[in-house]
Amino acid sequence: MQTRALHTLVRVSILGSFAKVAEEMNTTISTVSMQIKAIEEQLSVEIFDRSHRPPKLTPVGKAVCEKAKLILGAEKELLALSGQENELAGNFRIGFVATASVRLLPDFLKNAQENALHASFELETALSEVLEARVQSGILDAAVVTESERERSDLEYHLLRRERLMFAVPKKFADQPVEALRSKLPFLQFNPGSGIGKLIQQHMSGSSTTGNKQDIVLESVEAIIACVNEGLGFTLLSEPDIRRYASATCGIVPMKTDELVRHLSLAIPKSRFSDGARQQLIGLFGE
Amino acid sequence: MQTRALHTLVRVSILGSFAKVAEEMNTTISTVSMQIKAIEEQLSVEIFDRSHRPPKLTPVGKAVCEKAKLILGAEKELLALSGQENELAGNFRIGFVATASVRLLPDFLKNAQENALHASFELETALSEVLEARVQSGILDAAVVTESERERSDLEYHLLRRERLMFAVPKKFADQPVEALRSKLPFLQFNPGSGIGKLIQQHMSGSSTTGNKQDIVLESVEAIIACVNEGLGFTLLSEPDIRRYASATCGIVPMKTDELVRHLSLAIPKSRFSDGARQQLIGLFGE
DNA sequence: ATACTAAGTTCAGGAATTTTGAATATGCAA
DNA sequence: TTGCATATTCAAAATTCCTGAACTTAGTAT
Repeated sequence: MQTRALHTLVRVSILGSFAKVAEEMNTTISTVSMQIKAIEEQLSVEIFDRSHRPPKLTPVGKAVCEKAKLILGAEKELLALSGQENELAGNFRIGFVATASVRLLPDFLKNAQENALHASFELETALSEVLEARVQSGILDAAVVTESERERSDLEYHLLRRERLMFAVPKKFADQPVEALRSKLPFLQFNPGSGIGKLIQQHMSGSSTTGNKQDIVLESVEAIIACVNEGLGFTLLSEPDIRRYASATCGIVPMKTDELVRHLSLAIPKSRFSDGARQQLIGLFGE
Repeated sequence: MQTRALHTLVRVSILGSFAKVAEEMNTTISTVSMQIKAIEEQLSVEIFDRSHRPPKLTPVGKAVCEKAKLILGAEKELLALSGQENELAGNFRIGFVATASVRLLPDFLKNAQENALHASFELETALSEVLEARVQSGILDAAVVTESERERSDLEYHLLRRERLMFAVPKKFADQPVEALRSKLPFLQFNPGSGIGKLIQQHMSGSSTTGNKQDIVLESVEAIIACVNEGLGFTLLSEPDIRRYASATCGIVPMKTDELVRHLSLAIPKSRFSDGARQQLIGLFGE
């Protein structure tokens, strides 16, 4: 019997969804489904009632989960005997993509002080691509980056935040369809060399005809929103970034059609950390 | 983490030898070694001190075993929730090779009465080959047979007894080398159509020149030993069989060179029983 | 109702792990 | 020291596990 599958089961019983667990464990829904099915077959027991969505635990399923927790608890004790450092200890260099540092860094440092007593951190900020290269070369131990579609290299990505991209437009234009704005207002584009900048550019070039107003490229989220606040243009940025700086004169318009989402993830080299340490590090980024 | 490996570890800690555990679990020493190594690597801990033979548990190793027992205990509770019958229940047809039935059957029935309350048994005896065929065809649920080198078919074999073959010779010839006897006494050969008979024949034809006395074939162990008791010939049979019938006039001579051993095993179809039931059934054959 | 969407299942292949048998090494005992 | 039983190593074979794509289904919006 595989304790990994039991762990999956317990997480599903807590999060209530295969999909969330798959994401949490950096694997696919398919795998989660297979693992659960394997347990059900080994025990010849129906753990989930599939006639509901999300699947609900059967009474036996609940009992199985309870026993599984006991096993996992015992396993944890066993792992605690491990000779290797299973706790975050020592000095670590962590990179933050610039656009995330403002919001994530303070909480991270606070959590680190409270929950990682044996670890100290050196921090730096740069573009996602640069950070990833530095993690790969071993200069950094880990980095918070905007995940993109390109090669996932040899790094492991652990999702920290999922941020929806939204339009910030001056209040007086807020009721117009954003497609129409392109011809009336300059589009304020965040640095297209950055990870999120690429996401934005990709969307704007795909969904609109080129505007006749002159677009402006800026490297500061704060500056961009300040411009929107003043009615000088509109922009597309991640929701938390917009809300941080938006004044009363700034309207926030969610995207209609395809949800464009920015994934902020912690990138680490495969097997750079022990399971316990990795878990602890990810925990420092809060929920 | 694989509970199978933990189980292996715990058994090794109890039996004190990789080899014994490999046999008990119907697998190879190599597998046992690999499983233990895997645990040691996962924990980065040295569980056994290899500078001793048999390997002795280190202090950490002892601690690991204790935790492993907790995990296995919890796992057992989980398995107990199983929907399937995990206990021997119902009616079973068991075959016994004739030469083993005298000694094994009484104890088996006693154990069954005490430890398999929900099971009843129908028994039959025949030659090993016949029994194996009947197990394969589903007429029998299991059979105690003399294991031979030939095709292991689709059956699973669980070793029950390891019996050494010895010579039984009249006392007055007991101090002579057995090789010399062949020319002075008839050899009393047990039915060469049976599993053990083949083992015996194989050995006798290989190690001695053909005797000038007339050899005798009998189908009864008891009759053969009775003849030896009377000084009418000598024989080669399994130690417990000889001791059962030998009188004071019968000498028992162990084999010098290669240990010829008879393996009495329980043959069952693969996956005919659940793990628990199989375990229980094997247990009914005593130590 | 109908169609849509998000969530789970199934399946086949590919990746990773485990098992095995043969060859090799090592401790213990004579 | 040899002999022997036992354990380790190694590479191939068997097995298990994971993945991505296609498919199904429950809940929801139209």
